[in-house]
Amino acid sequence: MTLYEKYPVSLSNSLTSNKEVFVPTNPGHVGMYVCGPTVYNYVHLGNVRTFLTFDIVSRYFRHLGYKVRYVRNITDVGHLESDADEGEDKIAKKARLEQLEPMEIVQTYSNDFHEVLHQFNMLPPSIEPTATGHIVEQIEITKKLLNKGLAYEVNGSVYFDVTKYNESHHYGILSGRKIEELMESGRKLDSQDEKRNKVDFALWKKASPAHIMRWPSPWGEGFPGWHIECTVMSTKYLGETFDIHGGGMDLKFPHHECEIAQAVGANGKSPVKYWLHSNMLTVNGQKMSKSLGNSFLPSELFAGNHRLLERGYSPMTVRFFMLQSHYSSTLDFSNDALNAAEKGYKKLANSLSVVKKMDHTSGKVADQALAQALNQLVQDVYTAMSDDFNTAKAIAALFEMSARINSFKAGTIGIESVDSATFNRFKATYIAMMEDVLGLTEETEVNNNTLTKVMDVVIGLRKKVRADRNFALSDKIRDDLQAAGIQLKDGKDGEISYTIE
RNA sequence: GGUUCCGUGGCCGAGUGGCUAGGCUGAGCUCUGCAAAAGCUCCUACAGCGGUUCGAAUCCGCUCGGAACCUCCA
Repeated sequence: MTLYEKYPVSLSNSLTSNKEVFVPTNPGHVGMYVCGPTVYNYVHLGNVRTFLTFDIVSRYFRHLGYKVRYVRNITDVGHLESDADEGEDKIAKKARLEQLEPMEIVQTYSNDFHEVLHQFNMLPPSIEPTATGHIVEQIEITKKLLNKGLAYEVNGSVYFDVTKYNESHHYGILSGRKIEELMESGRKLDSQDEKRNKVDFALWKKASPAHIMRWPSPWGEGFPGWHIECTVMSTKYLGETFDIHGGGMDLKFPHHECEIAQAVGANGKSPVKYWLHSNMLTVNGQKMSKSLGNSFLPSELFAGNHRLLERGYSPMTVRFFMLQSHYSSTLDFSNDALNAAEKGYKKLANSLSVVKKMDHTSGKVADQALAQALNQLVQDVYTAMSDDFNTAKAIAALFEMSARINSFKAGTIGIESVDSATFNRFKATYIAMMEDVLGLTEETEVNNNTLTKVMDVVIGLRKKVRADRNFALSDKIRDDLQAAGIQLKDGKDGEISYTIE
């Protein structure tokens, strides 16, 4: 029996607003597409939360034994500044402002994006396609939609005809919108507009003479619309219907709604079985966003040099902080919450290093209640993760496991009083959940061989001093090391361990 | 204005009909030469009002408060 059979995953499907049991299209395989960044600026912490959500999803599916193909794109052209007809491409605009090649902009912010995600210990996707690498496919699907009468060309631009589409399908199926209401609210169509209806959106835009990103097409030189690249790249690598499509809540409308319309229009079938949306990171109850000016750059958070921060916090602290809430809830960002997260993370990380060094010893005292409790915790942590990736609940179980690990170490409860299978399963689960699934590794691990040896010498000397009951000197050694960021811990058994801040 | 979501103990944050979530803070105890770490114990909440029910934080209604989307955003 595989792990995924033992702990079947259920997830909140935005398309149906229900929690559903996950049934993959191809048994044993998961195909997941996540909307990546538009690389025209530095990635901020709110963005990070979304990618972290799907990092967990892909990690957990893999841990359960699925083969996962995780596709996350990079949008490097075609994202308009606004839906208005005169809308400008974000990357082209930034390139013009900074007097750089658009591809220099793309490279700079792609590099930043990768570096930041790596700092947070996120695993790379299986495929990371770019919009500019799929211009041909985008032109092809646009032609297909024109042929089907679901798009129209005006002055070298092509628009998706939402009204026409809505005659035979439901535009708004994902976001719960009605086309009549969309037609009434918001910006009015003015005489400058090429669009037939305000709800229509661009599949291909004619490049103005000043526009620097341009490709030839049957409609003249231009560039693709924003929504079409995701439709093309997701279906190219995952098929016309695939398992999971993820992204931030704010992409639900219009981006994901448009993706559905394009895919259904072109291929005649619903592209995605399960839509997953992660919620927003907030600051003082308000959404973190660039336009509101309340966003944090990860580098500012690590260094603590942001006006709203009292000090810096490590990547693992932040990762843990985010995982303590459920991805579908908003999460509020504050110094107090980060302080609490830092302590909590250290507690779990400490138990991780402890349990790794722990081995089962056989004995005769059988404690059925304890064995049952340990098995229950193992089950709790899986049940929590399989329940819509409830990392908060899983972490609660890990804290209880952590308490058991510390009790084993302290000798309050004896390892030998449970059977080795139970202990080993318990140990393996704690390590796997921490490292493989939640991606919470030990930050203070000493990778420096020389330092390790030096510490062994210092500890050896201090043991001697303590044995001689020269506590003034032994305290000085400990205090001085602490000032240098190394915390010594004198164990009950005379052994001395240390952690590095 | 339309659509949707939320309001949980000092703080953060799970939980959707009956069973102590968990973390942080605070108080006390144990262990330790003293610390640190760790263990144990205590602080038992669900915005307000009404309803359904044997039983509601959880379902329904109303009121108050907050947020998101309907322009660009993960």
